[in-house]
Amino acid sequence: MLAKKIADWYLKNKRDLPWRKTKDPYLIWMSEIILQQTRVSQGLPYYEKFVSAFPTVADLAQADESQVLRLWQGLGYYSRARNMHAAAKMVMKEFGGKFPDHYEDLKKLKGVGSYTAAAIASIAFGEAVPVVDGNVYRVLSRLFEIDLPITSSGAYKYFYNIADQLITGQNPADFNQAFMELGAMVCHPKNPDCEACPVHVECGAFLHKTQSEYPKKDKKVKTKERFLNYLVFKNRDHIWVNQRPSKDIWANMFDFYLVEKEDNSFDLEHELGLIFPSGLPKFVAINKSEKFFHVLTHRKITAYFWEIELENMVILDKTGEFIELSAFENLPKPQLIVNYLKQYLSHN
DNA sequence: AAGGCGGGGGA
DNA sequence: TCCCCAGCCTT
Repeated sequence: MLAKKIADWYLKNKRDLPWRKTKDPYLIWMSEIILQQTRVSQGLPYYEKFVSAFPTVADLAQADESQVLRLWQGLGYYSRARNMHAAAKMVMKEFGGKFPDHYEDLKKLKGVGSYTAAAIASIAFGEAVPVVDGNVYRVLSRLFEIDLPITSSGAYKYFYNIADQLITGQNPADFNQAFMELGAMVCHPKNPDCEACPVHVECGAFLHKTQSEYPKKDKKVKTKERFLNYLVFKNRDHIWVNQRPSKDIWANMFDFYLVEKEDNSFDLEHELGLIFPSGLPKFVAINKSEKFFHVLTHRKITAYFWEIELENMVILDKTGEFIELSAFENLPKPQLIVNYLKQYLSHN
């Protein structure tokens, strides 16, 4: 039987991962949030950091959001961190400190959608609800040569129903993790290792050599360009920082005085004239950085940094403030800012 | 239903 | 250069 073959393969070949050594729903939840849209190798060190910093959901609930974001720094999709923090507070207030123990309640938590609720319910509590993630889409679409694009609106329900049939009679925790592990370790997006696959005999795509055609997709991502110009106002060991808005990219994280343009038309003298209409302050030095390219899934960002050393701290007509460099280090920053700091300010 | 949201690694 | 990763939320 298909599902049993995959589950048996899993029990023999599964990776030794820390969240597989616990039944604590809090730790399993944390691992699942960290691993959303993220490879295990990238998420693993963050899991270790978070477990160490916040051993219980109560610890996480009591933290400051900036502290959570700072630990998450570099991992991306920062709404996961903010939602995880909010969900920890929900567990304390709305669930009396006891982690929800079934699919429907789990799904009420911020940042916990269909996939994550199913993962926690099955892995921590043995609930027989199938997970449908990128791995499951890929494995099932190849096994059964499913032409329905996984990007279509009905895809989730369609694949869910197939997985739901297969999970019957299986150990839900092992079944779900087996499909994901198979997708991650064998049934790769490109060049799947079909010889190592326990079910290649039953696989339609293997039989017809159509692996590369699955899963089908019908949407193409369009990339937008953004042009960021940062004025890094400094005064000795103080630096001017700004907390970003809660809606845009890098929500609630910290950066510098930002002037965004529709194109690369930024002119420093012109902007300084706008910022200081009643006369420019005294500059000690102005240093322009190299051009930074920061590529994200849907964005191509071009950025310049002008480090402006001031003779005195000045009042800027914008939210933000001068803080000590040592305090700046502890604030959560976008990777673009981190990259800039590595190359420039750290040498001062 | 579609768009927005990060960053990195592999081919 | 492109793909895509243990997806979710907002509009």
